[in-house]
Amino acid sequence: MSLNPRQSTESRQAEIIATVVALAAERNPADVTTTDIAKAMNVTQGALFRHFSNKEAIRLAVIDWVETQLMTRLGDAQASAPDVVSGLEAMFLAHVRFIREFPGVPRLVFAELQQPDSSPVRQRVQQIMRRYRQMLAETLGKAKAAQLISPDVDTEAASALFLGAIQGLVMQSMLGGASSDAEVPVLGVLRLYLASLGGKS
Amino acid sequence: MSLNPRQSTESRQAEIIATVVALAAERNPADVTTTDIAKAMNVTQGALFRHFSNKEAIRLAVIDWVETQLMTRLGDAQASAPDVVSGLEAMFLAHVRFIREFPGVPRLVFAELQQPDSSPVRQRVQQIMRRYRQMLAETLGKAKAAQLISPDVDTEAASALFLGAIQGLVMQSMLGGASSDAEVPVLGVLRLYLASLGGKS
DNA sequence: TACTTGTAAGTAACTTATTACATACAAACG
DNA sequence: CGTTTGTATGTAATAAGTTACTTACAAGTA
Repeated sequence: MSLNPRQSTESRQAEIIATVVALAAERNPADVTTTDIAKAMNVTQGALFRHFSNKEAIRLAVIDWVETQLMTRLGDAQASAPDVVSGLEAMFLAHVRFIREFPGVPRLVFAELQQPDSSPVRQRVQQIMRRYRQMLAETLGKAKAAQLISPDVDTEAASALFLGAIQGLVMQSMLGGASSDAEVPVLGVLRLYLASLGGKS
Repeated sequence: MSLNPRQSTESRQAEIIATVVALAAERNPADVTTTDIAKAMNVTQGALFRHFSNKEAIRLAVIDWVETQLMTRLGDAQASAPDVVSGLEAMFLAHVRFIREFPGVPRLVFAELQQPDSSPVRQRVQQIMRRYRQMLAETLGKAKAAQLISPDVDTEAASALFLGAIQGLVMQSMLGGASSDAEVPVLGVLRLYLASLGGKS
């Protein structure tokens, strides 16, 4: 009856992570049960605990996957850009592309951010965001030094606004719901953001 | 033994709402049980159902409270501003003040946004956000007509960025956690946002 | 054979909601 | 004015359902 043959723990772990990310695209991640995951994999619920000791371990693995995915894409984007400001632009677009490809990701991140302060998974998310902001502040600093943006931008505020701009787009697409594919003004927001930095374009 | 005397349904409903908002400031709203609410009120769990038929009814009442609070404050802010752009500024600051006063509010909104599309509570939140964006787009249109901002701003994008800017600040304060009171660059972000509109000031 | 991956069934803990019963309180009445 | 009586508000207990995790056993694989 099992349409799903035996597999190694390694490949099952990857499958579990992918399944969680996929399910989070359409449902509240907090309401995704181990039974839901197992059912989506054509496996019994108990089987999951052969590959992860806890449900928390699953959530942690999912966040780890998100981190490597996001950081790789951001790094690549920045690396293949001619100058620092184009790098910012590329990072912005890479981030948007990532969450467009995996709409469950922002929902997962939100869900973990709601967790109590002490939660290891939440602390992991905090760490990722902190690094992201540092990366942005650094890049903005370089842009300022290279006189590509106005010398009096508050780099801390500009980092917050960068993430906020993406947040705003995410929220707008989340609000639209699964049905309506309302045009989300990605490029419009990006243009506005760059304008706020007072660069020359 | 009851330190809490009998009260009218009306006052109890208000108390329940306030308690949920307060609890959401420190815990995951999705994990706040009826027992938690009751315990915080010095009342037994079953008593809650004398005043609300469902837990969903409670959540709906909470969102209704958020709506009236937010809309009143935004309306007042805009009304008491000399010009349209100052109105935008005042709305921004009023929103920030509101969520600083009730840190549970954004968490509650996030939690409801994670709900399935069909959920009545989620639809309510969607409605509120839609109105908010319309209000913003309208104001931005007026500002453009009065030549207070650049004529070629994309008002839709500018609305999204307005909400995103606030979102970014919220996230930054959520990231800091309950402990660290890291300075959140509210004014810096507001200044950047206004700069993106290309106004003169 | 020895180990890994899977299943089926079970369990303990938790959550919403209901139910049977108690008590405060206001209005009606003698 | 004092008593009765109906209703709103409260409690304690519990029903019914869900969830994460465990265990005893089976079967594939090296």
